Amino acid sequence: MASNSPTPQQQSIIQATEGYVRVPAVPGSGKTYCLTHRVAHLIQDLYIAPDVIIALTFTRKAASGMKRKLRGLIGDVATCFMGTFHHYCSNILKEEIHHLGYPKLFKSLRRSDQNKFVREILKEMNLSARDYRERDVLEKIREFKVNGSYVELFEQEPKTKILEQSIQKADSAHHIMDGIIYRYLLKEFQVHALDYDDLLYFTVHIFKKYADVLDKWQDKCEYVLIDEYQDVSKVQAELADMISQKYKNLFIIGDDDQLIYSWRGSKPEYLIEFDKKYPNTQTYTLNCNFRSTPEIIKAADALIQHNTERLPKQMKTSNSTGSLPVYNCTKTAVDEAIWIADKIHESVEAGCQYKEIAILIRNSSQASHIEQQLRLHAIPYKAYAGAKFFESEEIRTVLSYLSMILFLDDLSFEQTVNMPKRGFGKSSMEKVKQYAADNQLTLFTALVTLVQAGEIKNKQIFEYCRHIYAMNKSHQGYSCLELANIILDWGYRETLDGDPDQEKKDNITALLQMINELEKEEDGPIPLHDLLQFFALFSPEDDENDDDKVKIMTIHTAKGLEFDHVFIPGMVEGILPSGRAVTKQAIEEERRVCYVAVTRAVKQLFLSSYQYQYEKQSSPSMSSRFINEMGENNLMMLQKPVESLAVNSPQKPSSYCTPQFVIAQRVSVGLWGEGTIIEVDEQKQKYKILFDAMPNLAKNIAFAADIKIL
DNA sequence: GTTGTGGGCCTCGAG
DNA sequence: GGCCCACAAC
Ligand SMILES: [Mg+2]
Repeated sequence: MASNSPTPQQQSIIQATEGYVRVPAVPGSGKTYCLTHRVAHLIQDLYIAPDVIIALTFTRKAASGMKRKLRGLIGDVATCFMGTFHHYCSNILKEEIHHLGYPKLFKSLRRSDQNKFVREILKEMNLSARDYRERDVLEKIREFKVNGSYVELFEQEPKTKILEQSIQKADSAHHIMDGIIYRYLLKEFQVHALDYDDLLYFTVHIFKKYADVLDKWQDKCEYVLIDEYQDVSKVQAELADMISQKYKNLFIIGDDDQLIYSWRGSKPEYLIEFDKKYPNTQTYTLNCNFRSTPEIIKAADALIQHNTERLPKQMKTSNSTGSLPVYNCTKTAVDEAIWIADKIHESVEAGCQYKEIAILIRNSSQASHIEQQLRLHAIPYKAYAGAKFFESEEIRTVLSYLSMILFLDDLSFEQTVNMPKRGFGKSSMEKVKQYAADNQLTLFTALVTLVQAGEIKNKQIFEYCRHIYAMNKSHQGYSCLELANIILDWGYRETLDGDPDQEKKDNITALLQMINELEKEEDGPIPLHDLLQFFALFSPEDDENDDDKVKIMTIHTAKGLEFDHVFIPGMVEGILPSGRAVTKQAIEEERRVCYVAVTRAVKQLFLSSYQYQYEKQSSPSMSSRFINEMGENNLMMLQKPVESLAVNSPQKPSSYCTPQFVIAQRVSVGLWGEGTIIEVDEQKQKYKILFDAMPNLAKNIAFAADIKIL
């Protein structure tokens, strides 16, 4: 796809700058190429001011890639916005959030902060984390926020009254989940913190309520372009609609077969019914894949044909033939990683560079054992998945300290007060919390009061208070790098030095270096708030560097990228497709995930699975159904996939199982006889089965039951 | 009262 | 392989 001159069809797309334009396009057909060339065309040929061009996408990596491509086209001159929806909203809110009575400096919650909130709430409500898993609770909160009307709750006077009433109401009605949700909102409000969803919903809310604000931002949106549009959610589609209403130049490009974010609200209809919403829409299609060999395209196409909910399309290519995608099934997961390492060595010996090779995984947890083998085989690699830099304890601690001296908020307080250990444990924390609640104080103010009153005599805690208080008053006088170093000198650096884990020290060094580079780029100190905002929205790994290293990343992150050689390990039922995918729709999404992975490959594709993930696994893992669906004739099969359904293996003693059956499957259960599965409830560990003998009443059958497939 | 540790439990994806 | 909890040791 590196071709420098566009095809006639691409050329028309690049030049159709006015009005609503939609481009459904197959993988590798030059979507981002068209988008960036359009921007270049607007700036260079039509003399449009860059700052009225807004280019949006969904992942940081895609945004960073888009920027890099544009820079390659027109150099560094453009100041047009290119970034994620969240980044864009964050920029807007910086200027507009005061309309909601929030301070200009609001706190951005990362995923780990959200988890912390949920954990605290569960503790406050005496709920066990087993019954309410963080993920599930956050999912409920996401659902609660989905129509956006909750933002009004934050506007009511007197502040927090409505939320407190809602909590009481939920509690007395025993609506536990509502109680959790309103407590979460209250916690957010108390520290003026916005989570990722809030960034979107607050922006839309302000635009709806304040016509003049919307008008002001619409002026800066003469041309709006959105890449990977199949991934928009309702609120994102709404936002795109609002900002482009004045100039009505909205360009969207996407592929419904690559919709892999439905779990955060994407729906195909925003792409498919775009022309119904905007009747003047001009639609262009891109059907030619310039990326992959015909062999890869054939396997990908065979796979995606198994989806029923999709726009029919014909993917073509004029690329010259290559070799068949390879499939291998090894004995263990370790053998699989060794095989991959061997193949990488072969590819490199044949002239391929490490950086042109990618290993694409379904979930981050697959990374570690592959990394281990790559290390053993002396293969340079960069892992973009796995242990996340910003989720690590040491980075969280330093950032919490920075947040603490700026906001003095409860969340940062709890993450810093006993880090390093200051002899301030559970019961001390309880005491402070109780005092804070009784006197309507923040935790930090409560602690300071108790220390001053002599109720708490801990010397180290006294020092903590003194440091935090002093720095809160004087942080403007320091650069962020200086602040970070000052904070580390309050004892945490010593703790880390005593820790044998070198990685922690390396992470801290990397963080300091990042801060240093940011301040160098800006030619001087940047405000602490901007730094925290930046770290909430970006990661050092977003930007591609040119190191010659094999890349390990999730398939979701790899979307929009391409690599000469692609490995997809873990082609196993339970991983790809994920064991959580039970409905037909969920399986179709897994198939699209697989399709995205396969279509990243330019020259060679290596698929693999294993029979046993652990040595003592009782029955072999089944190979992914997607291998069969790609077609045996379209693959070079080094090994036969494992196909036997492992249902006759002894039940695991563990009480928690993944479902072994899917909706509509015909089964037989002991005395009940034959029936059809009509519902799978993984949470409650049961199927609803409609038995032929009693066709009007479905029975609830536990996962652990002896169920035979028919 | 606080800190250290061993066993049990669970693991998707991104901003 | 990471996190939380219960329990033992300082
Ligand atoms: Mg693209």
